[in-house]
Amino acid sequence: MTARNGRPARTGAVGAEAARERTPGAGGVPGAASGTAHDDTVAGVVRQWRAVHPDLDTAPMEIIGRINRCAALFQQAEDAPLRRAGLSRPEFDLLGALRRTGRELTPSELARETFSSGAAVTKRLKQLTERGLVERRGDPRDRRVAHVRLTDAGRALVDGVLPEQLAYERAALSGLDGEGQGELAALLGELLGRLEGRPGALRI
Amino acid sequence: MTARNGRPARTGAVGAEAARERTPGAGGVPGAASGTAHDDTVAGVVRQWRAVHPDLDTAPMEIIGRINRCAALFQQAEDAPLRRAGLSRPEFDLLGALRRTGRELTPSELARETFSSGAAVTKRLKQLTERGLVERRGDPRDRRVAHVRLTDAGRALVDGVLPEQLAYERAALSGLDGEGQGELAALLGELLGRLEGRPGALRI
DNA sequence: CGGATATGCTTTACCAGTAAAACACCTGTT
DNA sequence: AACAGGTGTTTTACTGGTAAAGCATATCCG
Repeated sequence: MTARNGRPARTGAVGAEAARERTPGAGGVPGAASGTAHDDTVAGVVRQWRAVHPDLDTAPMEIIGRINRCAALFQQAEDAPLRRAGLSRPEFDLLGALRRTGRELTPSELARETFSSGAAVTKRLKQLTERGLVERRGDPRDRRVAHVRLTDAGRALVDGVLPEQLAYERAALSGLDGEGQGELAALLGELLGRLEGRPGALRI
Repeated sequence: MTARNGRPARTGAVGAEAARERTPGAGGVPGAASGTAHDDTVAGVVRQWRAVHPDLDTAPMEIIGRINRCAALFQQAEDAPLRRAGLSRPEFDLLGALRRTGRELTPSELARETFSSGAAVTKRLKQLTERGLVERRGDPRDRRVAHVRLTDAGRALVDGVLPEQLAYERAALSGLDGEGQGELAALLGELLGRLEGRPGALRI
């Protein structure tokens, strides 16, 4: 990750990951009917930090660590259906941007839509073009710019993969009931809205 | 990201990113005193997908897209204090694992703790050793294994950076009030607990 | 004991991303 | 018209990750 784009590259929390050995069925109270049946790894990491630095307020880790860890697990899961379609996630992001906007996009627009660097978009476009999933067209007015669009094959690929992706995501979220999902979406939306609303807010 | 570790590499949601041009102060209802004052990019992306695929249930994107996007923004922010200390996030993760466990760890334990591949740990250890932040010691019983520990300098570095990290995180979360933060942490904890509790749940 | 197999770690070959420079083209100014 | 400077895209050099192969060592079992 650079200053230029906003992509998560690591799972880190605040260095906050513990992959405690899962010994399924051993050691835990067999979960009650409802409630917090399982313990997550982040809780363990935070506990460790608190033991070593009892004076520090570790509350932010409980959120940021979990967000990072969730993102990691989701992405791992989502990779599967994509790989089957022969796509990496960045490639799918690019195709998806074209599909959902429903129009041609220039490389720089694609970079903005996918939060990637221009150079990365260039590379991906090269491959996707070779595979016949996108096409490029020059701009007659301004010969610097290119216009990229999905081919029929590219469009079909996206439309084929998308429902699968969503099914995976739904399955991944099924640990939360409908109400919990709604609350979570709302809270994240509020947080994200404020983060994005003040572009400088994070750079301090 | 591979099957081997669980690190988020992209921001993707379901290819769900829109970097709508921020035209601050234009177009939006000037936010009411409280509530969802800002709109986030994920909402826009989901709207685009719904317009193109009205039949698809896009609800999962609202959560997963936001989790990914938040992770991206947080990590971007957290990179700053680390870079000042001359560390990358994976390096800090490794040092942090040693610090918070408070004991020597083997390379494979470090790989598990930081969700990285063994090869990546080897590389990082090489650099951190050269910089004098960690030390290695062979195991007399089993000469295959190494034991890694923080040097005084490494420990001091972690302890110096950690409060800064936490301050950044606290600032980043300040868009949410205390209650919201608590709820968010709880919801994420529940989701994450279930995701991690059933190792196969995500692979389907 | 001694070979087969497993384990811990490192090496190798490679790939995708980045930052910065390079390139090509446009636009405003004089 | 000519040039300075800006913008859109690609290229270059490099970095850090991965998968898979490669050692060295331990362990199992006849």
